[in-house]
Amino acid sequence: MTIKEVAREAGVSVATVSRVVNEKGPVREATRRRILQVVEKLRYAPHGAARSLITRKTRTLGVLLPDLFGEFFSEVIRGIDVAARARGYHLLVSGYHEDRAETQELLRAMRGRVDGLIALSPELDAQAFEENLPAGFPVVFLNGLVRKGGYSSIRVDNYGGAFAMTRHLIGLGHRRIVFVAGPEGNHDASERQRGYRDALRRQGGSRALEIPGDFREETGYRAAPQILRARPSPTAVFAANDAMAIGLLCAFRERQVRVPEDVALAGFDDIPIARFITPPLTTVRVPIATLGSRATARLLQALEGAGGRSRPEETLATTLVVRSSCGSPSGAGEDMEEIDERRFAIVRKEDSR
Amino acid sequence: MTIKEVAREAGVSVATVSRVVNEKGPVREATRRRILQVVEKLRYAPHGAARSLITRKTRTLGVLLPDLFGEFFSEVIRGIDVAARARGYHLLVSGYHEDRAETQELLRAMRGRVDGLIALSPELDAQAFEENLPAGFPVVFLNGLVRKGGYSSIRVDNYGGAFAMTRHLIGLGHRRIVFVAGPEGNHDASERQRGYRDALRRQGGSRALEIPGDFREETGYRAAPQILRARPSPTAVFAANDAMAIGLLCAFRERQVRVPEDVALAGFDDIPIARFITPPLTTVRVPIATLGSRATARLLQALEGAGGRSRPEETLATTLVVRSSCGSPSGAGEDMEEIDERRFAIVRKEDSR
DNA sequence: AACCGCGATGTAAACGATTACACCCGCGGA
DNA sequence: TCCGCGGGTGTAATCGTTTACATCGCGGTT
Repeated sequence: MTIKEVAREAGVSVATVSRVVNEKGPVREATRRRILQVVEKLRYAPHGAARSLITRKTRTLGVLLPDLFGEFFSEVIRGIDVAARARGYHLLVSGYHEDRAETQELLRAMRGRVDGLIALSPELDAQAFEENLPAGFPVVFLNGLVRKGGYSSIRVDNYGGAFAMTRHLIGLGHRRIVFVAGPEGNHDASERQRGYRDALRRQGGSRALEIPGDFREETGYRAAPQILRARPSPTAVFAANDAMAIGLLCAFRERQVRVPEDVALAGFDDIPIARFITPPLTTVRVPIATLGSRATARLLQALEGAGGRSRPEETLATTLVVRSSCGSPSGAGEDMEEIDERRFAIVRKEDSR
Repeated sequence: MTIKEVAREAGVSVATVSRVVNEKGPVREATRRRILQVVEKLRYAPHGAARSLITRKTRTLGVLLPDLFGEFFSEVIRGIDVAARARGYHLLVSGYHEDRAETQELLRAMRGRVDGLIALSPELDAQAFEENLPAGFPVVFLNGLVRKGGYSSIRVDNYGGAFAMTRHLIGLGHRRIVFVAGPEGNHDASERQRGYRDALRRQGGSRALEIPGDFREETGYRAAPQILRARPSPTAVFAANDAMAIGLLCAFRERQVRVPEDVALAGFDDIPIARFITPPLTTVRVPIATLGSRATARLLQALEGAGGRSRPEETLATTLVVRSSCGSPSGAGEDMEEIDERRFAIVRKEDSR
C-alpha cells in the first residue's frame, strides 16, 4: 500500500512512481501506464501525512466556528466547502467555545494540519491567534473585528443593512420600533445596533427601545411578553437576526398578536427559511454562502497567489428584502420580492455566485 | 519552531522534549519545567503531519455528507463535533456529489488524513467505499443502507415514525392523506414511505396518494397546487421531511388554505425550527444531534476500544411530536407537547444526550 | 570520434516527530 | 568493593513521501 510496494511491483524506483502519481517530470509512456495499472491494482493512494511533511502543504483549510446553530452556520460552511473543494482543498472544521485554554489548544493543534484558517470569531479578538499561531500564518476572519495583526477579514455591511431596515420601518410610518439586540461583544450585533440607532436619530428622532438578546430563537420567544407589555405599545419589532425574529413571531401568534396587522416584524440575515415562514419575513439579506466562498477565495489567494496583494479588508453589501411581515409599502409591488417562480429564482442566483 | 530548536534552546535532546510534550516517560521535574518554559517562549506546537506519520494516528475523523442544506445538516455536524472534540479528535468535513470519480478521489485522499470515516450517504452504496478504502478501514454509515462490507451503521427508525404518524392522522379522522415523498433511492425516504403505506393499509384501508419530492422546501412549495386540485380533496398532508412541510405550509398560506382547519400538515425530522413556525409543526422527532454523536462514539470505539465488539447495526427510536398543525386530538393535552417553558426544556434535554 | 544535451531513471537526503535501545550514574545490598 | 537496578537522558532508526542530484543511454552535432 505504500509507494515502495508500487515501485517494487512495477519494477521501478519510488521516484518514478512519485513522478507518475504527481504528473511531474518526464516518464516514458510505457512505464507510466504500467505504474498506473499497478496503482489501480493495489488501490494505492499517497499517504497524506507523509506528503504534507515533505511538501509543507496540507491542502487543508481550517474552519473555526463558535458553537453555532441553525442555518447561518450551515450556509457558511456550504459556501466554504464548495469553493474549497473546487480548488482541491479539504476542510478541517471545528466548533469552539469561549474558553481561552481550549482555544489555545485548538489553534496550536492546527500546526502541520492546515495551510490556513478561516475563523468566524465574533467574540474573540485576534490576540489569541497572534499568540498561538506561527507569525505570518494566513488567517481570514469572517465578520470579525480585527484589532491587530495583519490578518485579513471579510465582513458584511451590518450597519448599512440595519440602517436601511430601520429607515424602511420609519417610512412605513412606524415610530415606536423595538430593537432586539444580539449578544454583547459580538461585532455584527453591535454594528446592527448602531445602524438602528443612527437611523432612528437621523430620520425620526424617536427614542430607541432596546432589549438584549443573543441571536437564538428562544430569546426572541422570551422577549415577546416584555415587548407586548410596553406602553405606549410598539408598532414594530426589529430583531437583530432572523432566528430571534422567528422566536418572536411564534410567541406573538400564541398570544393572538397578528403580524403585520398588530405589530410589524423584521429580521436580519435572510436565512433560507425566512421566506417560507408565515408571514414571509422582511429582513436584510446577508449573502451567507458568498461570505464563505469569498473568504475561501481570499485565503487561497494568500496561500497560492504570489501576485496581487489586495486590500486586507472587504465588506459585502447587504440588501433590504421586503416581504410581508411588515405590511406592504403603500406603493406596493416594486420594492417587494415577487413570489412564486421568482421566489426560487432568487435563491438559485445567490447560490451560484 | 521544531522540536529540535526547543531541544537546543533547552539544552536537552529531542527525545526528552518529546517525552515532556507527550507526558510520557520519566523526566526530572527541573528539566521538565525548563523545557515547558522554552516551549512556551517559542510557541512550539508539534507538527501534526510529522506526528501522524510516525504514530500512524491522525486524531481526525472524516465526515462525508451529500450536498446538504438546512438544519438537518448542521445538527448532525454539531452532534459529531461535540462528541469528537470531547475526545480530542478533529473533523475533516467534506460535501460530495453523486459523481463517481469525484467520490473515488475523495475517499482515496482520506489515506493518511483520517483515522476513520462517518458517512451520510443515502444514495451511495458501500461498494465505492470498499473499492477505494484500505480493507478494514473503520467506517460508520449514518442512515445508509449497507449492502456489503463489514461496515457498521447507525440509523433512525424511519419506518416506525412514519407508521406512527400515519396512524395518528387516521386516528384524527383523516382518510385522504397525501404523502409527499423524498428523493428516489434515498433509504430514509423509502422507509418513511413504506411506513406510511403500511399504516394506511393496516389501519384504514384507504388508498395511498403519493407525490414525488426531494426533501427541499421548494419541492413542498411546488407540490401544493397539485394537492389542492385533487378531488376528492385530501384532508391531510404528510411530508417526508420538515423542510418540504414548511414549503407546503407557505404555499397553503398564500392560497388562503388554513392549517389545520382546511388541511392537516405533518412533517418528519423535527428540525429545531419546526416548533417555531406557525402553526407549530406536528412531526416525527429524529434525534439528529444524537445520531451524530452516537456515530462518533461508535467510530471511536472501533478505533480505540479493544473491547466489546458490539453489534454493527443500531437503530435510534423516533417519536411522534404532536403540535398543532394537525389540530388537537379530541382528548387534548396529554399527547401534546406543552408549550412555553417546556418548549425549551425539551430542546435542551435532546441536546445533552 | 568525441561530445553535448536531454529524456528517463535511480539514489539518497530531507521533512519533524516518536520511541526502542543504549548509556550513565548514583545508591543500596551483598 | 562490586553488582544490580532504575531513573534520567541521548542516539538513531523509522514513518512514506518528494526532489535535488547523479547516472545512463542515445541520437545529433561538430
